[in-house]
Formats: sequence, structure tokens, C-alpha cells
Amino acid sequence: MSESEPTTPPAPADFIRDIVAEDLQSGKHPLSVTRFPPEPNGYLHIGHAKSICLNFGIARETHGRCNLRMDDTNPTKEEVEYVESIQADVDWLIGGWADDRLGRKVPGDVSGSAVLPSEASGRTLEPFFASDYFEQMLALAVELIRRGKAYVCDLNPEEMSEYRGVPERPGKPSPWRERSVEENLDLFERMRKGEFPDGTRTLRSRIDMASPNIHLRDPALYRIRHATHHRTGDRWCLYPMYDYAHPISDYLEGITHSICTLEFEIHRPFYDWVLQSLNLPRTLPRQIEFARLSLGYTVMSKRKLLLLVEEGLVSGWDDPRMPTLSGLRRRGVRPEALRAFAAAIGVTKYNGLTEVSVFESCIRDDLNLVALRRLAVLRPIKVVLTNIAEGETHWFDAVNNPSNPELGTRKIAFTRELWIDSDDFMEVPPPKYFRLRPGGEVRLKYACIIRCDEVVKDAAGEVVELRCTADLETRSGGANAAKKVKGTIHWVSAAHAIRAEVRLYDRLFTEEAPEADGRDFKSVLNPESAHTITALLEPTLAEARQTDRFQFERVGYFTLDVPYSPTGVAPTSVPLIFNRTLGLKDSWAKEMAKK
RNA sequence: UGGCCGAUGGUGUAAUGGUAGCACAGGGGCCUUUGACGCCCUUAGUCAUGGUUCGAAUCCAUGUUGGCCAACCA
Repeated sequence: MSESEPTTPPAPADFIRDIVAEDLQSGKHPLSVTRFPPEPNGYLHIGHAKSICLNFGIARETHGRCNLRMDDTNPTKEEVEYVESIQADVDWLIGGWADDRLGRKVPGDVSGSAVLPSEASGRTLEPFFASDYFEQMLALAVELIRRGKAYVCDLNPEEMSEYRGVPERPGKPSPWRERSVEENLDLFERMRKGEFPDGTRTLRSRIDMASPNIHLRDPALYRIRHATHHRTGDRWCLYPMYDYAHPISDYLEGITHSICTLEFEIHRPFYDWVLQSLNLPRTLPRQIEFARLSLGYTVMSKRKLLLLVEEGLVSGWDDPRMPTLSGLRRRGVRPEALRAFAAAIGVTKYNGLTEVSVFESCIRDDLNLVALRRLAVLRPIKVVLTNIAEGETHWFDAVNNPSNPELGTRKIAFTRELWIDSDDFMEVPPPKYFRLRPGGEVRLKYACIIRCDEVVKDAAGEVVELRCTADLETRSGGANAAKKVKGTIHWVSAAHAIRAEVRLYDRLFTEEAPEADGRDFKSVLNPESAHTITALLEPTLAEARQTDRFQFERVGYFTLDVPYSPTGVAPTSVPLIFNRTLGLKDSWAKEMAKK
């Protein structure tokens, strides 16, 4: 028997997964059905990734289903651009992991029936839309009116707010609260037909104007909005509120566990009220709340991200500095890293601040295993090897990934003139500096040891060239290959190097909590968050593919820049621009910073 | 003179009345043709006070403290 099974990470455990497991075990539900219900009013971000990993993770672990649903009940805020980007981002995040548990539907079907990919049999599927249920929601609202649980209210928004009262004082009943069922039915029908202008009437639940929970003081069910909806066009002028639409949508889709963030905790009694008031035949879904993610050195609210985009503070939703999924993808973060991060931070009801270092550690762990090692010089200084003849070329083998030999090797050219990084030479170095110095020796990675004989400066005193000698006997397989020097640096052959634009990204904000104590988050934008340089790269990088991940040795992780494409079709060729995903850990720089 | 929900090392979490553990971060070391990776060691915690119990991070009470709630947003 084999003791060394491939290690699969243990399934995460948390209070929500416990509830689901219990409900499955008790037989309350034969199958778990969760859902991810974003409003299509912006791009998905890493906070959504936490929710996606939770909901699809549960579906995956319990062999259940997770529906993707656009929560599109407010026509004034929603756009198809967002619908499309959301689908693309979800596909990207769960692809190869939980995509077999993705519940979608046949276009045109408004029943709420889900189809898994394995059941599609050639049909194209689309996500669910809350707007598909408008007809059923309306019928149920009529039922609520018939039961005396809803009424048409003529109060305007200001009056309604006044009647609602404040948390510490009860509200007072609307003067329209006691209308007859017949009158309510008539008025509601006329609201639907468009007889009244926006803001003149609402359909309200009839619960308790004195409830200590303000969300139970007859909250609105429907409002009049003469607006064009991205999906239903001008068919409706009456739109359901989230609090009403959500429980119904969940019920129609057979959702068993409706997982949302903490701020909806106080809405839960109303969620239950809607469903219980309707005497529905099937087992009702249960709403469970967890703490949303807040991550250091970034902002998470769609409103703020939208502001950054609109004011041109970033290049777009997919700017590699953005915490959006499209931004992270363009930055070079892989879905694997996002999923590992979600597992690492867990799920609780505690509102904390997660340090970015946790996320960065997940990104590095993931990339370290897959990234192809390459040599790249970001800020070049010329090195001339005086004992190598012009035109003389040596080819050395370089491994693509030391932790995964299957990724093979490549040849790199070694010639008289090379580039090294300016960080790797100091004329007057501090103690413990292991790199090149006048008269000093250093190993060139994959090649041999060189000694710096002479420093050539220009008129301004800037170092322009290092004249060195190479000791070819110290190359791999050479007579003196075992010779040790303290430092090993990266380099490229000047005759072979290619030039490319390299974009160095850093955190978007200078403060860990940009929105702390009411300050304007835009005032703490990091002016150093993006730098563009021209780097000299080993020529194999010319063939970089979009899916490749690279580690420029001793520098960091990089990937080809591929902007988000609204068509969903990846461009076949992209210009040679590399984005820095993340730098390597640098304990030398840290040591220097301490001083 | 409101309601709801929280509180475990610096941070995020685990322990479901029975040894306070893990990860990240920090510190020290080993290894190294990446000052990376890896490996070893290490610092550091149950909000407070009472109570129940043989035994409490866990149950109860009180207090402290933080978050959320007064859109015809989601």
C-alpha cells in the first residue's frame, strides 16, 4: 500500500460549512445549493473572490450546485458590460476547480431550473437573472396584498423616512396602511401599467412600524422607475427591491443556503418574513452571513473602485494595481493563488483587516512552482570581459524551474559584452555586500565567475562600464567549477538581449487602511505605484505566451501584459510588455532598510 | 432611551466543556550557482470581573469595546 498519496489540501472547515454539513446530514436538504449573486454594476474584486470560493467551494465539497445569478433589480445602475465581465471573471476563477458545479440555465427559461455543464447536452447556457423572475415576483406580491400583508403607500420618500422613525424611537403607521385589498390590488395594477410617475407610490409590506429593527417597519417591496433595464428594456416601470427579490429568487432556484455578508444580518428577519408569508410548499432557504474581506493597502467598495476608474486615477477596471479580478489577472495572479488565499483567511463573523502579506505569500507560493526562470536586467550596466574575444560565444544550459525538472532547460549565450543590473555593482559597498565591487569576484548565474578589474566612468563620474575577466574554468563542468564565491548575479549577453517594456507595479495606497478615520482615500494614493522601464531580456522571452508565468531571477515574478478584452476573445498576439506581479522576497534590501 | 452581531499572539484563524494549535508577519540559524525556494529553532494570545463545573477560550451574568442598521440602493 502506498503511504505517499498526492497530498490534496484538506477541505476548509468553518461555521457555514458546518451548517451545510448538518443540514445535509439531517436530511433537511438532499443537495446543497448555494448561489453567487452579484449586482452587475461593477467589476468583481478580490472580496467577491472570497464569496465565490466559499459558495462554489461548498458546492464542490458536497457535490452540490452553485448558481451564478445577476441580481439586476435596479435598472439605473446595471449594464451588460458588467454582466459580461462578471461571467468571464467567475469562469476564470473556478475553471478546472468547481466549474462542473456551476448552475446556469437555458436561455428563455424563467422557471429557476438549473442546468449543470454535464447536463447541457450541447445547449448554450447563461447565468440566472433576478429580472427573469419579475413576472413571478409580481404574482407573489399580489398574493401578499390579498393576504393583507402588503399595501400601496402614497407617501413620498421624505414622508416615508419621517414616518419610519429612528432606531431608538418607533415609527408611525402610514395613513395608507389600512387601504382595502381591492383598492390595493387596483392601485398596484395601475402602478404596473405606468399610470403614476416615479416616486409617487410604493408597494409596502405590512409588518410593524414599531419594530426595533428598522428593516421591519413596513419596508418597500416595489418602487416605480420609468427606466430602461439592460435586459427587460422598457417592459417594466415597476421594479422589486432587493429585500423582496432576493428571497424569492433564492426560493425559485431551490437555493438551500443563501450566504451573504454581515451587513445583511439585520435584513434576515425580513428575508424570512417574505418566504413565510407566502406559505410556499418547498423547504425554505436559510440566509447565513459572514464577514466580508478587507485587505491592507487597497479599497474594496465598488463605489470607490468606480471612482478610481472614472477619474482616471487608474487605467481602467483591469489596471494591474486594482484589486479587481480582471486587474489581478492582468497583473499575473493565478486563480490558484486566489483560491489558496480564500482558504487561508477562513470564514468568520469577525470584521478584521487581513494583511497583504498573506495574499502575497499565496501568490509567491503558487508562482514559485510554475514560473519559468529567466534572466532579465532591469537597470543595465555594461560589463566587458576583456579575455573573451569579440564574436566568441559560449552556450550554457539554464534550468527553467529548479523545483520542477520536467520544465526542462534552455541555452543562454555568453559573450564578451554583457549587461548586469546596476544593483549588483557598488564602488564602495557596505559590509556583507556579496555582489560585484572593484577588484571583487562574483558568479554569473549559469555561467562562470568574473573579476572586476577596472571601473570606467564618464565625464560626470557615472559608472558606464566595468572591465572584467572571466574565469571559464569555473563554469559548470569546468576544472574549477566547485569554486565558491559569496554572490551570484543575473546577466544577459549584450549581443543577444532583446528590449521590452517592463511595468513595475506596487501597492496602490501608502496606508494600510486607506479609508480609515474618514479620510479621503484618494489622498493616500501611492504616487510610486507604477513605473515603466525598458529592460534587457534573454531572447527566449520573445516567445512568451499569455499563459506563461516567469520569474526574472533574483528580481520577481512577471507575466505578459494582456488587457481585459470585452469580447471575451483573447487577442492572438500582444506587444511584448511584461507586468511585474510581485517582487521576490529580498532579505538584503530589508537588512539595508533597517539601517 | 433602540436593535442585531462580534471580541483568541502583530495579523488572519483552529480548538464545538478536557494538552490553546496552524498560517502570515517578526527574530535567529542552516542550505544555496536566485540574499529566492527549502529546512530548523524562536518571540508572542483566550477583552475584564464574577458565577456554574472535577475541569471554561467554549456555558451564564455584568461590564468594556468594535462593527452594522434610519435608500423608493444592493
